[in-house]
Amino acid sequence: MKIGELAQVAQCTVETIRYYEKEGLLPMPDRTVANYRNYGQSHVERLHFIRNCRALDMTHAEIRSLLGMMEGPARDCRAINQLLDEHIKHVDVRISELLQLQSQLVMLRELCQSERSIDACGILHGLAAMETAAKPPRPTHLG
Amino acid sequence: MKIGELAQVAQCTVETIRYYEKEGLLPMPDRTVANYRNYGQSHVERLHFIRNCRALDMTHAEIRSLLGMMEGPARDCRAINQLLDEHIKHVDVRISELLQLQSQLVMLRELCQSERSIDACGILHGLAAMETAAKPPRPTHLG
DNA sequence: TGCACACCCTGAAGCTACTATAGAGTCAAG
DNA sequence: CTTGACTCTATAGTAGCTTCAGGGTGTGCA
Repeated sequence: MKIGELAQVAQCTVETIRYYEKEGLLPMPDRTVANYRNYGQSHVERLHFIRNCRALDMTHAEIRSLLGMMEGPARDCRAINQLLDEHIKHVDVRISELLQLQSQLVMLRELCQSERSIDACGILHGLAAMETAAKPPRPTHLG
Repeated sequence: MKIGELAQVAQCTVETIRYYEKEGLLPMPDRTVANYRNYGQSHVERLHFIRNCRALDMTHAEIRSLLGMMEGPARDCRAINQLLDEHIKHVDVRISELLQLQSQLVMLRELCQSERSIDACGILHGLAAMETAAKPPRPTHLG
């Protein structure tokens, strides 16, 4: 199948597929005489796998790891379990960060319910007065 | 004050400050004869404001908006309230996305509690079998 | 046959918010 | 007078794509 068809099947764009190929996540397919990429069932499955991982917000590095383990010489799947556990931890961390953020934002929002003049706006005053903690380097890759 | 001192006061790096200047978030300060940036109290306050906004995960565009409103001709702060409401919405959206993600990941993780062989690993099978929905374009800027 | 139009190709640049690096100048202390 | 901490500019790198420029290919229709 041609790249456009694969893109449709995998619910992603043609550009994304070419990008995955460049990144080494998706193996290079055969080419037609016109130099068009020509994909088979194995590519469909691999791309599907990758898109599922991405839907779970895994990084390319994590996906590369998983793909490597699937093809590698490992006899058991301890490393896979571990990778997933760590990814779940990242997501947990990010959720608590955002919950914290949300409560700060809501508090800030409550400082100005009316349509006051700019000078009196509690939000601006709040933003000027907040005590920012220094941002520690992120322990998660989730933005 | 010199850039290093400002960085310390604002809990960010020197590079970040120079970057904000290039982005137009922080006005260009005077220079000493040695061409060193020379900041005053207004810069401290402005940078503090910016860092607070960033701590709340606002984008530079959002911050630019806020700064513009503070200096602009607007008589009331409706636009500010609105900007904050939308930002809160972004955060809400991202939190529910991540909660959804988390439950999927935990379900996936439960598919393999033991140290099986790769071929039997429930996680890999789960990742291969999931039905990915097409990712809609993100309504939020939060990763 | 000619042509329009949808698809494919490559390579490079753009996005966000920084971070890091190279190579050079400045300043104060010892 | 040298050492070390600071400053400067300009450039490239990060993640995961998206967009663009400038072409080639293939099919249906007049």
